Amino acid sequence: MSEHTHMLGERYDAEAVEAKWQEIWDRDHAFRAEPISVDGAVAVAPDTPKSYVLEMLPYPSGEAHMGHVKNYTMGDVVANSRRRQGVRVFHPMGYDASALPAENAAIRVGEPPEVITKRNIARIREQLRRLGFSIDWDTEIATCDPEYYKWTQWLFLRFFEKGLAERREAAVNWCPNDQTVLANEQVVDGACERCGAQVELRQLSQWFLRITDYAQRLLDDMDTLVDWPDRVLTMQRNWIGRSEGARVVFTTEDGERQIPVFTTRPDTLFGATFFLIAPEHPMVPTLVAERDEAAAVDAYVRAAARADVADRSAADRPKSGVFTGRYVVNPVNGERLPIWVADYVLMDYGTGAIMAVPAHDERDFAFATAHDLPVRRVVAEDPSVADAPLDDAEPGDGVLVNSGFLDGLDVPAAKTRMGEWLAERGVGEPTVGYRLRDWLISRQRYWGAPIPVVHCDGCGVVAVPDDQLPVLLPEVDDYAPQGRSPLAAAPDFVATTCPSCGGPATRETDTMDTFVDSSWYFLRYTAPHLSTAAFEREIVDYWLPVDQYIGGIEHAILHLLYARFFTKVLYDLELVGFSEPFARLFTQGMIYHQGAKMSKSKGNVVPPDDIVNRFGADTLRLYVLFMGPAADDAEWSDTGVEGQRRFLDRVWRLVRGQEGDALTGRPSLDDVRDHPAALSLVRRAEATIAKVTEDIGERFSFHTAISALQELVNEATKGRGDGAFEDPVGARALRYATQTVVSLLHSFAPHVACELWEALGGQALWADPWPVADPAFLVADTVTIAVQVNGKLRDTLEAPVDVTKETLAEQAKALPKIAALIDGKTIRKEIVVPGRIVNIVVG
RNA sequence: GGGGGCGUGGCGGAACGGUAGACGCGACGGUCUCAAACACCGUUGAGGGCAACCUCGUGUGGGUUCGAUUCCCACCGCCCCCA
Repeated sequence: MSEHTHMLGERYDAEAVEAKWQEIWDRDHAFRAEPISVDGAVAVAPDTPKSYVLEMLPYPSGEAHMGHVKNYTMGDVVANSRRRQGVRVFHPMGYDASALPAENAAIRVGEPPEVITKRNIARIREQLRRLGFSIDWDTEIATCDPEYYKWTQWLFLRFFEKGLAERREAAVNWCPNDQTVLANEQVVDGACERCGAQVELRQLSQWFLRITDYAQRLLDDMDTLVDWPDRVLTMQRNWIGRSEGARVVFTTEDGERQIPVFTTRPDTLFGATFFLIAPEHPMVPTLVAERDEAAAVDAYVRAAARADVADRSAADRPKSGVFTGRYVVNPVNGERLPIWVADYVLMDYGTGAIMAVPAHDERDFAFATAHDLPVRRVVAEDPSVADAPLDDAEPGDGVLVNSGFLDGLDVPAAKTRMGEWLAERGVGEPTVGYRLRDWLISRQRYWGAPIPVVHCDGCGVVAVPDDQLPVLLPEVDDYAPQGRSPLAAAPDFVATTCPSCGGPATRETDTMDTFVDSSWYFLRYTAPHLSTAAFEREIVDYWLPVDQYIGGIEHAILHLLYARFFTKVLYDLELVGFSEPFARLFTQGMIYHQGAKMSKSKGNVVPPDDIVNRFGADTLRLYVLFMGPAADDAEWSDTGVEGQRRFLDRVWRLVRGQEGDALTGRPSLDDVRDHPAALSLVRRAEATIAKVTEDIGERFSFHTAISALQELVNEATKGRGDGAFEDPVGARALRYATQTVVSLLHSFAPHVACELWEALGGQALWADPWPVADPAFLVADTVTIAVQVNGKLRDTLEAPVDVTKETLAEQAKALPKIAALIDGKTIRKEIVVPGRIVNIVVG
């Protein structure tokens, strides 16, 4: 042992160890991401294997929480191990910084959102840095920075040019509390996802991204996402909600207006007995104009606008409605159908109007019953009861009756026939419907990227030229929306000239939904500060698609669908060379405490800083992964954390006394063959390498990887305590096993692992090649065979691995216990699985 | 109502058709200590037996199999998504 040998203190001082290594990693730029695109140089993609490991970027709300810790620790374990496996790893970090909470805080305390957000970012960055993640902090981005949102605006303009961004009048979800429009996806049970206020419907001119144009591709390409959880794919499929049916055009009795409907049951068209339109349907006011019914209809529409959206469509809700006094004509039989306004018909779905077939639709049946409207059966299991009254709707299969040219056909055949019939006469056609709606991105809020267009009386909506980007947020005094965007209160911002004709014009004052920012941030990481482009094709094509994406299940639908949509548009624009952004996805479970999701309002939050202060970052990192399967929800336990600290203390003590200035190589099988304790320990070390590697790399089973490390430490500690490793062969095996523990531990607990590695005589563990198990040690000479009689375990025996089936069976039967059990009985069958079991079946 | 998932010790969980309960927490007993903390050793699914051992046991009931926590069916309970 030389004078340079690094001796360990008696006590593991996590705080000192963590500060020391974080400083070294910073100083050495240990986790520098290369290549990325920078100003003044054209980046060239290397010809080496890469891995883009990405966790969903945090929203900087002030404090990091345990969910963040778990998320980023998982990603870091993957990044750390892959980096050491010789793969070029990209592991960046940023902040999804333009969202409502900062703005609401700004309104409350009168401080600019920018100031609040910057402070919050500084705070969460400090917390994340304390955890020692292997991130290149030089690539950090914040979506609220003009150097970022400039390119969000630039991308918006590309959508606009392609006709994928458009402004149109629409009934929108309006949050009266946040004073803004919400996307359908942000309305949960009729309430604002953010603040919980009851959402109302309003007619406003809004910006939409035409995600519905991509509905089928978003659906089809899911077949390529083989490494996504089925659960997430199912949720996306349901959300897109493809259904096959037909468009049927109804005409008002006076022949003046056509009202199309979408139905999945065109076969039941002969069963339509009335016609319903949504309260927010734009045709409602003109239908009842100057009629006696106008007042009643108007009152009904007003009441509906205040109603809870989810409630309105609930199956068990009483079916309210009001007659308009008008009729449409059923194109298939010329019948007059009364038009009612009913709030269970949503403008959001289909065309906002439906043909009601009470005999075969539950809600239509309930409506017919409530309002004394006729019911006519057109599908029957048994055609002889075609005219028997119905007690309830019968949505099932059968044969068409009372349906003219469809009579006698089964339901699928009738659907096809009706589709043809409609198309022949030009009153409809078979069509595919989607539940997915266009993405409403307008927000009448301050803290977001301004939509980069101007309104000109002469030229209409005109794009801001690329060279005038970014359109910067103006300074305003009051961030509170008053039914219009706070940007409208900045006259210098609003007044501008038209880029097209040079005449006076006004700027768009809406800002973009924050989900727009987060739909492309994973591309910007490859060019975080590039001022000449959003990113460079060659570099973005090198790193993308993301090899491993990790985040919360709560983003299963919105964020992931939007990011997929963006990527497909950019692919079509030839800005990127891939059409799916995330090759492999892992969704983590949530952390609960005292039986509830951790939240400030419940007062059950455990601040990560507290745990770091008491036990160290490495302990916390270990514990959040040890809690249980990473995909499952897990319950926080204070004593569980202490257990992981005890484990690190044990590893520390294991290394203590083995310090030195050079690492030990792996003993060969011959070296340890005659030393049972050493042989067993090295075998376990090799098995642990194999298991940890597989658990991290393929199974995402971090808790079992940590368990395996603990078992290895337990065997080493126990043997050492028993004096089994005091001779040179034993000492070498122990030191090799100890090194293996430290090396594997690095992914989870990098600081303490680097410290211990140094004490063992190693250097720069983060760059040291990941260990590979020696197969010679993975196969044992002998194995324990379970011996069963009639499928019940009765005894075990030790046998050489290469023993024949016959010998194994003979040995099993020779065991005294087994012999006694089978004595005098007929052996009907002997099942022998080498290396596992012998099962003797007697009768 | 439709779709998906999950039920294993006191608790978190392990076991990818082959010895159920690894690892950790908690609990109990012991060593060390004046005492404690720490650490270390041992016990810890239930029932029975002095013991070697035996019986039962993975929500319930069936099924497939030499063998089922694992696969299939039904039911019960809980959770998530969509209505």
